[in-house]
Amino acid sequence: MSFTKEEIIQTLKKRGLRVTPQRYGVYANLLQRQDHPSAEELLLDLNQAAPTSSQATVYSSLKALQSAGLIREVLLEEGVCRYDANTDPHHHFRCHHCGAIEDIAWEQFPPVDLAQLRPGLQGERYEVTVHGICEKCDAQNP
Amino acid sequence: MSFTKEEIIQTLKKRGLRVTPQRYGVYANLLQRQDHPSAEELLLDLNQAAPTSSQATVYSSLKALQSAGLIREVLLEEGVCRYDANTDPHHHFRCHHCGAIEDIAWEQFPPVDLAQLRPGLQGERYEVTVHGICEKCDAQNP
DNA sequence: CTTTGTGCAAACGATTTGCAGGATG
DNA sequence: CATCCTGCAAATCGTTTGCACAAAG
Repeated sequence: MSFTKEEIIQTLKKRGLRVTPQRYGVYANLLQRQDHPSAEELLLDLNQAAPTSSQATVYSSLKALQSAGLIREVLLEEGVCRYDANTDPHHHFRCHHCGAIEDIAWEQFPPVDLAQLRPGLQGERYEVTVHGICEKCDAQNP
Repeated sequence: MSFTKEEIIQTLKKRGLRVTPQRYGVYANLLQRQDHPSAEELLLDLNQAAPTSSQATVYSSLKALQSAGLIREVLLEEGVCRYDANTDPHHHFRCHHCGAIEDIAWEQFPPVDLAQLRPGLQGERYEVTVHGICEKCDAQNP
């Protein structure tokens, strides 16, 4: 799951995106993270050492990367939109105590037959969302 | 799926909620709807004939009903939170064209074994979200 | 050099909050 | 009659937008 600077740049170009330091930063950051940061968390991380990107630019980079199919939104809690550079199908686990999100391998769960839906509905993709407690919060629990 | 006025009132009281016209209205409305309205859609519907409830009250009623376990949030799209008076476990289908949401019976899909999660994660509940096209949008499609 | 991206600040839509008056149990 | 709810308007949060300048190809 490690990418060279050059690989990332080529990926961006291949999708027709101009390569700017900010856009590169957003995508590279997302690629090397295993959590699913919100736009604000990303912004904080990117500007941690030195300011590299403005709020508006992070949002627009995320939109550009998303319409290019390089990242996707993850909706697991109210109010915030999180982002995921893993575009392969997979499921999600969310700790309802600390909010941590973790990927679950696609093969982990039995496949769902979308042809079983009631006539009229055409299912195209699906995902399983598991809600529970992660080890960290489980340990702290009263 | 039909409830008498008295039943609804008793349910509210049983959960320790005071019965006010506004709160009753929100819950009764949700119970008789099959879609999953947002707070704003609910507000519009409630005030359609005559003004019965303010924006702030609808939001606070929803919060009260939710913490009483009578309704639940449904998160399927960015930006809005929808509400569901069906608290039994079930899955969701969402048409990515018109945004319509429909319940899918729990038995429709093979059960997921939450014990299979990686050690450390304690799954408590899960649901399947299917994205696709509904019949109405399928017919209109080019 | 043409097109697209950036940064700022103001605008926005959904939800929340503070508070005074009103209704519930 | 003590407690909790309602309505209003202002406040807040995440996200979007308009626009002048800067950078990418």
